[in-house]
Amino acid sequence: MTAQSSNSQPQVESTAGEPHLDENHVIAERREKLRHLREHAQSSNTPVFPNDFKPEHKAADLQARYAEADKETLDPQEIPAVVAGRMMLKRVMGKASFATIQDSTGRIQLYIARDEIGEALYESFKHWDMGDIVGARGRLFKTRTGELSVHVTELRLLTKSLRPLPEKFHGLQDQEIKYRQRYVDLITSDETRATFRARSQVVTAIRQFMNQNEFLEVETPMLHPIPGGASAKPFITHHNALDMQMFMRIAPELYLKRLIVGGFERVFEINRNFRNEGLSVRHNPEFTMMEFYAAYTDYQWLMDFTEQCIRAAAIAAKGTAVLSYAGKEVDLSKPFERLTIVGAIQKYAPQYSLEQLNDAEFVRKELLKFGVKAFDHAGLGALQLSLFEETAESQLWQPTYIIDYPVEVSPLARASDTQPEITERFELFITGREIANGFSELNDAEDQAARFHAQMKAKEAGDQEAMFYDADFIRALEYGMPPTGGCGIGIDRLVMLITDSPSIRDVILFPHMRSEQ
RNA sequence: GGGGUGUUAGCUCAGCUGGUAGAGCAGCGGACUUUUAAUCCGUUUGUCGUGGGUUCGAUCCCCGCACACCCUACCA
Repeated sequence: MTAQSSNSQPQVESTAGEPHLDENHVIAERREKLRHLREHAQSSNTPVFPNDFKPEHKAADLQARYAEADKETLDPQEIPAVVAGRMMLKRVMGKASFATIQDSTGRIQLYIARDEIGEALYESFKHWDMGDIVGARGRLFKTRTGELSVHVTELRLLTKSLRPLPEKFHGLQDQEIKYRQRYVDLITSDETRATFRARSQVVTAIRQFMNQNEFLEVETPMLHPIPGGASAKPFITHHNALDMQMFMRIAPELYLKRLIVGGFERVFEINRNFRNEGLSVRHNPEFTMMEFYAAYTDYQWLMDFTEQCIRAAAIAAKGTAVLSYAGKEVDLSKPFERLTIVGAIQKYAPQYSLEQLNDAEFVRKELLKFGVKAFDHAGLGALQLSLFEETAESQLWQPTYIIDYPVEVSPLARASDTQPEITERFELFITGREIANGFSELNDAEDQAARFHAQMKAKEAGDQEAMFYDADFIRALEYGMPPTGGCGIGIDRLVMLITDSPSIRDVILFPHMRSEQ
């Protein structure tokens, strides 16, 4: 969109010297058609890619209003319709044709009679291709078989498509192309479009829920001088002008808590985090988190609140909080179960006695059976957590809060007032996957400084994901942060659950892929 | 990172433990004024992912590589 655009016809040589990814004879044929269109446009001084046709109706609206009407009552009314969209189906006969166009809302059929639009245009239309963008003006009617259609009186080719669409019946089957060329997937798959609409509805519902509860939406840095707020490997980058190393954020937590110090009391952020780790059906290097912090609340309040938020999101996108995932029911409508780490092991791996679970050496040996070698510095709580992950986590199909995480793996969480070795922290699991993580925040600056020091020791001992010491964050806490609850919800995973998607790539428009070739 | 499976026409897919490939759709030409994945007649199109090896001969057997998907590991 430069200032150069005008009414003059640009001189475009069809294919000369331009790099094309994958030319083939079908594309060559369409380029040839486009060349003819350019010639014709030039001689008639009209644009090849016109932008003066303005549709006035959407397919879905027309279907909703008139699809049920009788032919006898609808046809005589000659209701005008002006529509535009991509031609998805085309059935040409000698003197009349049908074409189905698709717009952002759905599909509608066009009836194109030679005697109505003229012989020259009809001949031209015969050579238009599936995938071309067309505009049509006409009157609504019902065909013999009762399909709502537009009897076309004016037909325009608005955009010539050079690449063929996938086979019209089977659609796009190649998973790789669905991810790499999402635009093709969106053109051809109702299901894909529905998934991303649902994603948008989920995010909108969450935002509304937060606003209704008087949270302030904020944006904090994505480029961090010190990566913090989570245990993860960061992407490292470099700022040239400042000549300094920077890190893509792994979590917004420490900045959001600075805002609580600043007095906002209720803040949230929906944005991307970046973690330099492996890919899987549950992991993309950049993923979306909603983190929120509320002063004068604790983890018990957070669990109630998070539950309501997720329920509201499901209802907004699906109309119900009783979902189906991978063929099994997931019920978000009832209160979520709450279990301690040890309680969950006892429930899902009852072969262990409480005595065994409280024996650090036993648990450490047991973990070896699962191929897990715990750090030497790991305490009982961390060992129990590892055993939980090996035995119970994947079985938490219905929504379950796991509570009371050990202090040593929760360096930002407030310790229990009665049991100093555990924190007021929870993680939410649904369909065996972690969906959310929250806790009463640690607001004792000196304790936080000590926890950071312990993390630095762990880092020196070989724990690559241990946290860095963030001196400014400590300084902020030293001004005093009110008692606060904070939680992060993995939006991608929540959308996977709500849209019944097996892979995180199905809910990210442009998932990370290796370079082509 | 480790393991498994896959890659054949533009698309969707066949292809017999080895003899250099087929169908449907799309395209092109023709017929057809109410079709529904329109139909009917004719017809074009392939470095069989890529590089080696075995063989008289490889889409097919063996090895490497690329990419994808699934499982697994780290994590959310």
